[in-house]
Amino acid sequence: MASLRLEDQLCFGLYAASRAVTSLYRVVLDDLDLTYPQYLVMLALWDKDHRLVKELGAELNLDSGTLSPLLKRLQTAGLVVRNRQADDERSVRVSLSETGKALREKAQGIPDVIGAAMSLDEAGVARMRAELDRLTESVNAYREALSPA
Amino acid sequence: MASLRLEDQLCFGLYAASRAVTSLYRVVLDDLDLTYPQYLVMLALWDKDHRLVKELGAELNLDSGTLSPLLKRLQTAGLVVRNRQADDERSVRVSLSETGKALREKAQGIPDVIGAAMSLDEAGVARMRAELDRLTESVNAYREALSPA
DNA sequence: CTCAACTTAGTTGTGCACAACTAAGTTGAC
DNA sequence: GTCAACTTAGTTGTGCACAACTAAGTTGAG
Repeated sequence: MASLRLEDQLCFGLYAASRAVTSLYRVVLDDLDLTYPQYLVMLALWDKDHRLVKELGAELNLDSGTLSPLLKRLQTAGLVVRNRQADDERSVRVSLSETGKALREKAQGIPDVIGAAMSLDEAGVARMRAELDRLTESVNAYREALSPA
Repeated sequence: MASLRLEDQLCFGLYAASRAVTSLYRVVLDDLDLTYPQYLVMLALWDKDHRLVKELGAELNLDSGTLSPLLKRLQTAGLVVRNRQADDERSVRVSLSETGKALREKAQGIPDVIGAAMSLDEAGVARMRAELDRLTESVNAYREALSPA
């Protein structure tokens, strides 16, 4: 029987680490006028432009309740544009504006800053990332078994 | 130079894992009518009752902007009571009600469910927790150096 | 062809997180 | 003893997350 003590629990470690990292991003992203979730959307678009809202949601595991207002703010900031698809009027395609594309240059140095802050070498990052992915997979599978979508 | 690709970044793995775990807690805690942050506060109080808001904030790394409304909701739910300290009227002591103490029984099984969902043995949990704590420590130190409190 | 089932994005409401601020109480240098 | 600096909670405003819902468009079984 596992204990109910806060300090024993992995979940709290995860929660604390996630907030610590987000809080570092807040400092680093201040210069780009982006929040951390907005930065994740920009990363996805810099990697592959012209995405449907649905595709962004699948990559980031976020639903339209989170993405719609976030994308609206990115559009207001002039970083992306949104267009209804002609061939399927339900879908909305999100594309980078020139400003949005240009912002990539300012972001180039960020991963190295974050890497330095974590004091992990490339192998350490890869190993931990793999463990976290396995954890996420396992937890999501368990949750879906408990409470089917 | 680290890449700007989403899939390479540890931070995204952390963010995804943290949300996956919270989402499992949402299912598990539904029965107790608690959110995950509320559960963390209850854990802290079950471990040691009669805490100042300040002490809870230090343990959970949360400020009064988060805790004050959360504690108000726990009080409305009848799980805790809050009292201004007589010897220092600035401080508020948070104590479990009988209902709040009793709720501990219903929570007994939760850590094992979460443990099972993570498919990690006790050693794996301890190791990962240690790595996450080191990461949090390192990232927080870096952030404070960048942007002093 | 029709329309019920489905898909996609968006809206609404709740509850964190957190920055910035306020209000009230305490303390210590002088 | 006084008051400026500090401490402690609480408030306000913004932006996620997410459940539940709506609106509009698409599709396919019949």
